Amino acid sequence: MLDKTFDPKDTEGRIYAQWEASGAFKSGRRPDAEPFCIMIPPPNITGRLHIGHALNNTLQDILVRFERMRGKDVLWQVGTDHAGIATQLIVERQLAERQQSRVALGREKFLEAVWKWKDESGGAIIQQLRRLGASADWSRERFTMDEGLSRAVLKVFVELYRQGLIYKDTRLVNWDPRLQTAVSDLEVENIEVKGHLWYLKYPIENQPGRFITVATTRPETMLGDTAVAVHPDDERYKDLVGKNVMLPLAHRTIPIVADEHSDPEKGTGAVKITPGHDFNDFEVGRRHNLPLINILNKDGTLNDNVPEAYRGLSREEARKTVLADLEALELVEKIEPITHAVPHDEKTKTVVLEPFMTEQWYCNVKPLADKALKAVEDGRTTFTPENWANTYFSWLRNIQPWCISRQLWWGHQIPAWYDEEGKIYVAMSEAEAHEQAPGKTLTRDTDVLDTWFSSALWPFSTLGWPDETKELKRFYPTSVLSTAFDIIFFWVARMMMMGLHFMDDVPFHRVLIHTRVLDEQGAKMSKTKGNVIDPLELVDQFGADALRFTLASAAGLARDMRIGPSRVEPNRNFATKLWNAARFCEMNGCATRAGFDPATVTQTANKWIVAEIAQAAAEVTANIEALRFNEASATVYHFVYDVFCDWYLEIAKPIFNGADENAKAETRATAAWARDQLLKLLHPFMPFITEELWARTAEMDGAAPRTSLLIEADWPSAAASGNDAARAEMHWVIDLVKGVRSVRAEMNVPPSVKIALLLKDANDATRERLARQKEVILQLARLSSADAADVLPKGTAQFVLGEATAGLPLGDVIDFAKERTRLEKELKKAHDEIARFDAKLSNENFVARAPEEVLTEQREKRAEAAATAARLKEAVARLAE
RNA sequence: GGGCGGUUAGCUCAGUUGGUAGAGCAUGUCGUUUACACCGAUAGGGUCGGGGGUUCGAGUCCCUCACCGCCCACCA
Repeated sequence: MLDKTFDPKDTEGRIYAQWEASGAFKSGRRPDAEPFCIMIPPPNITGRLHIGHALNNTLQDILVRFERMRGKDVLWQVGTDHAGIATQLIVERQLAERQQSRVALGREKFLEAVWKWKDESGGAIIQQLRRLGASADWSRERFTMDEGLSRAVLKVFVELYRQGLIYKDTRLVNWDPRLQTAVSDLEVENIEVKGHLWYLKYPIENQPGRFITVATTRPETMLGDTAVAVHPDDERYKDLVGKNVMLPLAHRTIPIVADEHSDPEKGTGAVKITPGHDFNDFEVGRRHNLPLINILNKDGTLNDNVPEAYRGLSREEARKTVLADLEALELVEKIEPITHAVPHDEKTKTVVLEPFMTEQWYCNVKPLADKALKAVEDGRTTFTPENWANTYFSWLRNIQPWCISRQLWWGHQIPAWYDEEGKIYVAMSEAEAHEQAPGKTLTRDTDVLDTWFSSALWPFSTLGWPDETKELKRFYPTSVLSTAFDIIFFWVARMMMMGLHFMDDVPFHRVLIHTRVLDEQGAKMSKTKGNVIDPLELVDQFGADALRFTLASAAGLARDMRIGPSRVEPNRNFATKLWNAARFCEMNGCATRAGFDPATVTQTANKWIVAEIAQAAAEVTANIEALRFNEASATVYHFVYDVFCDWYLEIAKPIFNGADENAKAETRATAAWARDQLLKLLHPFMPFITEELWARTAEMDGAAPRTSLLIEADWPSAAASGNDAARAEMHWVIDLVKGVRSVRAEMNVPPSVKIALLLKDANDATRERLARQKEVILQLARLSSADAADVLPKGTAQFVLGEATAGLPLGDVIDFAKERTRLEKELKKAHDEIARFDAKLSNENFVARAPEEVLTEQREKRAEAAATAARLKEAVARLAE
């Protein structure tokens, strides 16, 4: 006998172990089946499971379990990311606690320490995923720095280098002075801060008493100024162009140049140019051949290119000192308080980044981006929701060279060697580099690659590339990629580029961009705010199933979701409801009957539930396929409560109590069958409780205990059961019961009694009332007079009253109105299409340039559209009869 | 500056090709009958942000305004 409630704590661990032991998660077990593959976004080894992971992995697991039950050969590829900066920071911090440092330790020892840390505590998140029920193929777990993936990274780097797409360049990068490494544009977080705009007066050379005023938010950079720019059309400064100013403090003479970059509307219209420390100024400097002065050391202090008084000062100190000195010279005209965005590091958001002149490795991603754009434009990869394709497009269309080198130690070391003259040799190994440079002494580049470089290869490197493994052949391109919007640039776009370049095909057919998870008040979760919700606490409190179901049902396409205990609790209650429905079945001896054929049932209620199951299966299937998880879960939820519990089981009560033994036996078998189908439909969402019920109901049924696991069961068929008449009849009864308001007093009883009233035991008075209600409802369906206007949906009245439809049943008339509108819409679409093709074909430019086959194709399409239009027109006419 | 999203019941949100507005929670009332108080029945509560348009019919499509949020860019 089942307990009154399900206890997740006691069962989840046991069931998960059973699944793992059974090998159910393993891919490749159905060589003849259609493959289905999802690549997990590899969590950082430094990570702990947060609610966003919980959401993303729940959605992936739903898909994976669903497709597995549908019979596909499923691979959910897992693994972790080495997370260069984050990991290096953690280990450095640990070293600091023991009074050690990375630099003192040296590269080799430090890396040993990192690997040690990784082995000891780097896999926590993978264990946490198991608690959610994630059914990934753990036997294939990979790590971005394991041997195989590292080989893929080397190969990609070497090939891109040989194709001229990877190169070294000296230009401004975003520099993190604390970590002393370059970071890519994407890793810059612009934060609005309160600051000041200082107006500095620069004296004009040979014109004592005359100044040109420039405005700046970073006065300390004036020490690196090499020009002042004004707009060529700016009348105020026209006579100054070509003259020089005396740069204060630095005691240098710098020119005044005319450049479009200068905006007369902004500041004073004159702008100081610091090519060494500003991206725009760098361009201006290039245009005017200005010298570039780097005034910073790698740690952000001022270097020897500034006057002695400022050398060694931090940026903050330098700003104060420079301003004080300028004040003393009365060269500060005014100070305005402003709020402006300042670039910060994305990890801690505490370090101000500096544009800094260094030599770095770059990847020219432009040619790769073009292919990635085309693949989405062509629909070879689609986004859900579609809007995100725009985000993807806009970034790729304006893509900049990707700075791929990082001055860190933890990561894939760049496979480039230098000889004494500094000549570069890029090779798969040191030995190979030596072959290229016989007899030379080679030293390896000390930099490592951006972490996202290896992530970009994930969809094929995890499958064994560059080897041509059977997994690569079978599972690439993968089916669905699920992720949050914030890594479309970092990851999705780069996987597209690398996949298309090296595999000559998209890495995945569909991209699911899910919403973000907020706390119960709708605030973004953050450690500093202390409102972070630990998904595992919710699992402890309500069970993994309840959390999963909550996440799935909140996974709409647009709005951010809010999650917290008050949202999860109702779904724990839902699990209990399901549990008790099964308990009810048990109490009434509903046993799964071997060979039960739902098509053979005879009782109206049983025929009805068979039809409803098919309907629910169809809806759940369609919704999961369309990645509408909220709809899919709502369908099952509604089915369990409103169809199965409230009506079917209630209707079953009088049958179980009655004397008709045949009906009883059939209903027991049907109830057990329906319950089993329900468990299957719900399994992707709530795997634990359904698996447990699957096992427990087999036990209690006594006959032929099930040996199979639910996870391996077949997905319910959505095929129509042919019981539509029974379905309609039951709907009629249900609507009637719901609709009988006038007998509310008598009807304020459970559905079982209502049904009994309707079907059997009603007293005469009630029967009479019910009969009257029935009559009213039946009459409604025959309305054809002016009364219709009051009762009918607005607008349909016209059709009802029109001569063509007079006297026809209401339902038919509404159907007619719907059908006509649909056809007219389609007709309009067809006409629009014709117009489009006509416009195109009459465009001289197009006709002149397009090759003949394109023209033919357009003409054919035009003819097709015209044919469709004609067909629709005829359909409309036919309908009117 | 460019783009995207949101605005629906007291609260949090669904609402897939336009067809008589839904759920959970909260609230009121009644109830404990073969599962379920982590329960059941039932009720109240919405001019779907404002305005305009298309349509027989608009939460849904178009235009416009307002407010909120996010992304990108700029940031003298």
